[in-house]
Order: sequence, then C-alpha cells, then structure tokens
Amino acid sequence: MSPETAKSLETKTKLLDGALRTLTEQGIAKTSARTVAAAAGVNQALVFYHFGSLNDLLAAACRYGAEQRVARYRDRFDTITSLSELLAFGREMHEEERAFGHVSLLGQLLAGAQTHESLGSATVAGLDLWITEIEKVLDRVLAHTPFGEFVDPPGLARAVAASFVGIELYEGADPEGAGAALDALEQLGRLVAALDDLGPVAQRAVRHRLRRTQR
Amino acid sequence: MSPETAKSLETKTKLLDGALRTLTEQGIAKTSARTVAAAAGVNQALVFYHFGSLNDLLAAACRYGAEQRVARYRDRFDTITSLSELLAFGREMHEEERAFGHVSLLGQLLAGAQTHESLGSATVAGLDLWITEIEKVLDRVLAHTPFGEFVDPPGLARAVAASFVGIELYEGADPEGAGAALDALEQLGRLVAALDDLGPVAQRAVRHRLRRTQR
DNA sequence: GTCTATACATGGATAGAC
DNA sequence: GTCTATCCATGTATAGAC
Repeated sequence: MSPETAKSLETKTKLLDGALRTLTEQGIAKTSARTVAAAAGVNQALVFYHFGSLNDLLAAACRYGAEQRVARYRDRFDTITSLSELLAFGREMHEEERAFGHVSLLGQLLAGAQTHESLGSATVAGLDLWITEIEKVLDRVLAHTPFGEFVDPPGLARAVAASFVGIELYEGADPEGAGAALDALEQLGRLVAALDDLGPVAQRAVRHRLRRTQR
Repeated sequence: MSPETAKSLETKTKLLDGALRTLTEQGIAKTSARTVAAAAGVNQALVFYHFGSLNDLLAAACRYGAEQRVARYRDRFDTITSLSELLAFGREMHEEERAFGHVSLLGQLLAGAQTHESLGSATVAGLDLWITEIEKVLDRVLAHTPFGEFVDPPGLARAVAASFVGIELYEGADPEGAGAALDALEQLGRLVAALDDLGPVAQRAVRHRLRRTQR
C-alpha cells in the first residue's frame, strides 16, 4: 500500500469515517463501496485503491473505531476498584456509546463476518480492545468479593462484551424491550454488589456453600 | 395474496426454508432474492410473486422459523421448577440450537432490521416467542429464591434472549472466546443456584442486606 | 394462478487519465 | 501516486408466457 502522503491520508480517513457512519446508520446489508464513498464524499473507486476491497476497508474501520472509543475510557477504567463503581461507570459509558451506535456497529460487523474470515478477525480484534479493559477491571474488582474465586474473568469479560452487542442490536428493533433488559441487568449488578457488602459471618456461609457446589 | 393451492404452498415453503438456510449460512449481507431462490431451488422472481418483496419473505421466514423452534421446547419449559434445572436445560437447548445456527439467525435479522422497520418488528415477534417462555420459567423459578423479590423477570428474560443472540454472533467470529463466555455464565448460574440452597440464617442475612441496598 | 424471460438498478473492480 | 471513466456481475422488479 502507498506511503502516507498527506493527501492519501486525508482520503483514507474520510473513507474510514464514512464506513463507520454507513455501518451504524444503514447496517451491514446496505454498506457498499458506493454508499460508503458517498458518505465519505469521495469517488467510489478510491475504496479499492486505498484499501484493496470493501471488506478490507471495513476491517480497518473496525480497528480505527474501536481504538478511538476504548482510548476515550482507558484512564477511567484504571480508577475503578469496586463493583458498584464499575456498575455506575458501565451505565454512563454505555449511554454515551449507544448514542453514537458504536456498540451495535460491532454487531453489524459480526453479522457480516459470517462470510468473510478477515472481517471476523478484525471485529474480534476490535472487541478484544474492550474485552481486555473489562477483564482487567473484573480481575481487580472480583478479587475482593466472596465469590471472586468462583468466577472466570476472561470468560466473563467476553460474555459481558458479547451480551452488550446483542442488547444493542436488539435496541434497534425494540427500544423499550432493550431498556427493560438493561434495567434488569443493572438491578442484578446491584444485587451482586450488595452481597459484596455482607457481614463476615454471612460471607463465610456463602463462600462455604459455593465451595461445596462448584466442581 | 393468493389462496393456498398445494402448488403455491409448496413453493412458499421451499422459499421459507431457503431463506432460513441462506441467512444462517451466508448472513444478511449475502442474502438476496437470488441467493435465497437458489437455496430453495426455484426461480428468483417467485420471491416477489409469493411474498411481495425480499424483506417480506425474510419477515415471514423469521416467524416461521421461531415458531418451529420454540414449539420444540415449549412442553419442556413447563416442567422446569428450579434454577439448576433451568441451567441444565438452557445448556442442552443452546447446544441444539447452536448446531443449526438458529440463534445467530435472529442476530442476522436484527442487523438487517436497521433499515427495514417491518423486518425489525417481525424479528421482535420471533424473539418474543422465546422471551415469553423464558419469562414464565423465570417467574416460577425465582419466586422461591432469596432474591426473587429483587429481580424483574420480564426485563431479565429480554436480557437473556438478547445476550444469547450476541454471544452466538460472537461465536461465528471467535468460537473459543464464545465458549469461554458461555462457561463463565454457566459458572455464574451455578453460583446463583448455590445461594438458593443457603441455610435459613444466611438467607435472611442476604435478604436483609439486599432490602437495604435496593432503592 | 403460477412461473419465466427480461428490463432496469446497484455494486465491485480495473484500465487508463491526470 | 491519485483518482475517474467504464466494464461486468449481482440484485430487484415486472411484463407477459403458460
């Protein structure tokens, strides 16, 4: 691919932004080299000149977009030490991302990845940026809870990320339903956070019970 | 639409099955009147004759598919009375559906619904068949737990359904990651089930703590 | 009523202009 | 090196054959 002249970089950036806008606003099914180029305000063939193919552009856009978003929160992620802090931050962050459709974008890409191996791995890479941050926080936060030894942060981080993607896609079709789902999860989170604050006797009882049940 | 002659019905069924196959195997982005008709083994224009448009066919296919799948489990849903039974059944059912891609199909349709209102409502209707069953089970199962009064079954049922859709989409791009996510959730479920079996003293402590925290 | 042949629109990709 | 004009493939929809 070409060395980065200023002109080239400008066009590439326009295309990356156009791709993100088109994916979030129109969905993967309506995302074509033409629609993306139109959103970017450049000639359609530049998709192929600068990125080789539409899918390669989408893959690049995914990395570009995810990196931008995660960078925005990385510092704040590091300051979280308790489950209730995590809940509050999660809600806030989610509202912000939702407004721009950044979460359902990953859903659109996962849907498109069905047929394109390369798009799949790019999306997984983008998701992994989120997962890594979530995992670090879970590690730190869960270590001090009575159930910390029974949960698997890497797996749970993936479950959280994928679940949010599903809920955001769902929101596009049923906003009230998705709202109810998010409220229920938040309620559940508060419930777990409350267990965290149990007295020592009750905590020991819980821990003991769990040890007996987990294989 | 035409009265149901045998011939017409046969073609329609072929198209419905073809639509489901194409959506699961190729994804929404590659689902066109041509690809669906090819999978169905009929002329492409019959999509428009029998269903008016591709989107109307997809909407019909969604209802048709979801009804088929949920009917398969409805009786067994009714026999579940405990959280651990629910977990075991969920895992079993999930394996079965996953094998045929029936869950990620809903994800593909949600992705496509971004631009088509009618497709969105059809997908929500299909999802609602699942949600209704899940909600009934949660109602029954959670009533007897120490935290039953603190969770919202309708919201939780929606969260569960949407989360599985997200995880299945994720599985298409990262099978190991999705496996880890599912394992972590199952572990979490067993953890909650264990709380359900706490002794009366510990249960009272938990319940008391929760009452103080929930607004 | 059912379906096929065909017209028209959109999308992907490249040869060649600047 | 950057971009546009143009070609061919794919997709949607209908007019008319059976």
